[in-house]
Amino acid sequence: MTDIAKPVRVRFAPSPTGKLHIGGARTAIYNWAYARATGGTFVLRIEDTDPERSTDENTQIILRALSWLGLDWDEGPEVGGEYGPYFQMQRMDTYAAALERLKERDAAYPCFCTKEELDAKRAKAEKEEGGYAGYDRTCRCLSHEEAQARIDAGEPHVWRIKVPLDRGAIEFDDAVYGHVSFPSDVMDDMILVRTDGSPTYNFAVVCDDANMAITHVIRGDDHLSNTPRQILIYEALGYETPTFGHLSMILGADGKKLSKRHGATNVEEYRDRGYLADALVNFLALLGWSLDGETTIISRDVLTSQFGLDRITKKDAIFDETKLNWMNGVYIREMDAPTWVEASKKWIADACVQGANVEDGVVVVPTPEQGADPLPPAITPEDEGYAEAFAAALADIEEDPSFYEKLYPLVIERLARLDDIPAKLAFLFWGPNVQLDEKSVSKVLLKEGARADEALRACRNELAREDLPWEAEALQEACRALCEPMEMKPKFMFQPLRVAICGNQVSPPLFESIELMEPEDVLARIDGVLETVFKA
RNA sequence: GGCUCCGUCGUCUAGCGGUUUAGGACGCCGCCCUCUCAAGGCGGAGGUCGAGGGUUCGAAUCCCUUCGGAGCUACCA
Repeated sequence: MTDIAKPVRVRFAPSPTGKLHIGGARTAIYNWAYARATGGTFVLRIEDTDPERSTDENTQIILRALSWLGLDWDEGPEVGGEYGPYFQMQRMDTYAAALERLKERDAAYPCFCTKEELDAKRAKAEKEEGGYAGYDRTCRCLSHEEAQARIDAGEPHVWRIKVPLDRGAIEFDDAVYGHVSFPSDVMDDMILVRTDGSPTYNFAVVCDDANMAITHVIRGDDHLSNTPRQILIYEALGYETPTFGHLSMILGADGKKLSKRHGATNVEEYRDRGYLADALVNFLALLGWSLDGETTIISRDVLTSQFGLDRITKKDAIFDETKLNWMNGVYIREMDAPTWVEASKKWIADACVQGANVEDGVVVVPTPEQGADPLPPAITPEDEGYAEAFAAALADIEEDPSFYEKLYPLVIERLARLDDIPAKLAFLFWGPNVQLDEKSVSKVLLKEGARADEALRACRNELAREDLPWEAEALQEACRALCEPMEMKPKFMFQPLRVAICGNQVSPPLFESIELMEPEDVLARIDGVLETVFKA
């Protein structure tokens, strides 16, 4: 059943009719991981035979997405290989040759039935006979002479496979589903070559997989029903069939097939929303496959050495973003400071730009009831001037990342996604201004009996001391020392300070944040709050 | 309609006839830690294994039926 001797050759064959979908990404990961785990070859082939929907742009997007995921292919676009070309449109001669081979073997025949005739027959059968059983083989009965004469006369025709009449049930052992059997009487003489001479999907796939010596066809479950058809084509061609392995579908949260309705469905969107490739690969690998049922964090090394077809589930899986968010956080926390800055620079730059544009002094921000974004951006990518400011900030980060590495301990344990960064760090760049979250003002600063103004004044005095080292621990000790004499719990001392400086009752560690800011800015913010909120 | 496949906590899964009072992870709840939020530690709730029949001393695990879901049924891929 399994060829131990034959080196594994697997392929991922997307059609560039769209971007790289989450489901496609998982298929690619499984093929890639299987190739790596077995020491085999991972082939990438672009199935661009649908001229209506295929675009070069989509091809580029798919290649870029695969590269971003870190799924390197051994043969395919950009890297070449001895079984090329790897674009179906460039393999037309091979399909023509395959058709010749079929003719020689008397395994295919021309069909002159028009699309209209077929549609009519199908409609009639569905209405009157309770179901269409497939093409009725009208043209299969034509003599060779008559068929040839009509071809010579220029009559339009397609080429159909001549399914052996005595072919029994079509059975195969799927690497995932196990033994599968299809009755042969439901297999009609499907079209292999269209009127315009182009190959149909099933024909092209078989030709390519055979010609590229693919040993294991690992693909989506939506092809399970195509497999018996393709087996028939392999047999007609006289080629050995590969091992098939079908992957269950990935569904949206509502249990329906994943689509745009469910939000992000292509991998570039995940990259742009601050997900890490390692996390996405890990998560997707586990959507339908398990290492041992216990392990959830699986490194690439483990994946590419331990992955196997035997632990793939048959059950459809629902794509649950909350678990991906957790896993992404795990991977973010594994990064060291320089790596984090490098991976996060575009979001850090965004935080800088947003922060730098708060210039109105103390502002009380109206908070939506849900308390959504605590810090609405003062400037968005759509606004004028954003692009220039962003580019400048990015250049600054790249030129000297050392300052930005200091932001790392502030947020590294608080990020589920990299795009959470602007909301968490923009306040550091507000200069002397502070944008106050209304809810925080009412719950902390104006809370009954909180003595927030007292706390602010006391802390301000401490922070203004010339002899105080501007360093987190010293700052904290100075403010903490105020608690006892004032008979105030640290929480009541620090929370008002946090709101006054960070604008929100939730923020990164307070004194570590203050340390990174200019002393005069910090004092200015406190003064601003005292004046505005407490009308002092 | 026909053909094929699937069905274990809300979600991802382990389980392959007895070691299972069905294990782990996410999420949720509580406690601890604590300057907030996280992170971390500890604990908890949550599954009559889609349902109904068998087989067996014993079934989530084997058989049958049934219900639900998905895919295919194109000169799309």
